[in-house]
Amino acid sequence: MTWGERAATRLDEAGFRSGGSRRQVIEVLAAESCALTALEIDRRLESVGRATVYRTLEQLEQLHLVQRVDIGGDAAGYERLDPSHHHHHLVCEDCGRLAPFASDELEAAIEAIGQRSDFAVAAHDVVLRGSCASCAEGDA
Amino acid sequence: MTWGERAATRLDEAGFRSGGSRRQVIEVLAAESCALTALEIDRRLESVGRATVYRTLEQLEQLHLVQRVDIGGDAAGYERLDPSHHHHHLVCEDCGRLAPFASDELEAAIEAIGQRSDFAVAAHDVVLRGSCASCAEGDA
DNA sequence: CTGCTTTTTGAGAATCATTCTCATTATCTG
DNA sequence: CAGATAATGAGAATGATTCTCAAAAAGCAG
Repeated sequence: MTWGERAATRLDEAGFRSGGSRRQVIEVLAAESCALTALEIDRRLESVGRATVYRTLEQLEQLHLVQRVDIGGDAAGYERLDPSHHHHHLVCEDCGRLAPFASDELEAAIEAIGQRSDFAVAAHDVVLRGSCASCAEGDA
Repeated sequence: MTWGERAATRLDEAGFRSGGSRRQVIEVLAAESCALTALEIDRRLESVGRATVYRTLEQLEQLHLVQRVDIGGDAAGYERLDPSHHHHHLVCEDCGRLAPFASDELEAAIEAIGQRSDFAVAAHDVVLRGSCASCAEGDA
């Protein structure tokens, strides 16, 4: 089952009606594997209102179908939460470039922390910041 | 050497002049061990302008004396970057409560990722989201 | 200490992302 | 199809952050 299908199913189960605008937002997220800004999504969807984009992202986030990630800049990034594509981000502080990575070791450590805390951990977010290869070269 | 002293030294080395407003912002950050919002700092410093607070936070962030953390809400959090108090955060998605934690296992995993990437990793940020004990109780 | 140059600062305007309002339109149910 | 209710879009409202610019302070040379 693809992420898009799962999203549709979950929304249905949660009692949402199926509107065309929400579907379009989901399609954009489904097509992109890494983080997108709410306004980027809005710009790609000429006929969909900004409010709807934000609303949909909020709904998807609450259903844990989408995750909000802070990628340094001014706007928040959103990306689909897909168990089979779970990853985190390296952000270049100079050029803003974004690179995904995954690590079982890291996931295990996070799992362990969740266990021994008194929080019911539902999601996590890891961001490493630094200079990417090309920016490090040109550095002073 | 305390964090406040180190911050003063680094700023001096970086060629900044010593103004009273910047010092006050540093004092607030030095006194707080966890994340503060720019506006919270501004509110505590009656005589310091908003612009100065933001400017100072930006300068401190670039010198890696302060770290910006995304604690879910609308505003960004800032906290001092102190090797001897290194920690990350658990955020309650219901009430917004913030709890710090630390894990050597986690740090080791992050270190390893940095090694094998082509980024020069300068900082990292881990946020776990979920429900805190008291919110989980009252859940539907 | 005095004058000069450069940085720091504060007040308020400007910007930009995000949220809200509300009238309109679309869905679902029977 | 009709009624009830959710989804949507346009634009206003909000709130955080950034910008502008003139006044005040800091560092420095004489």
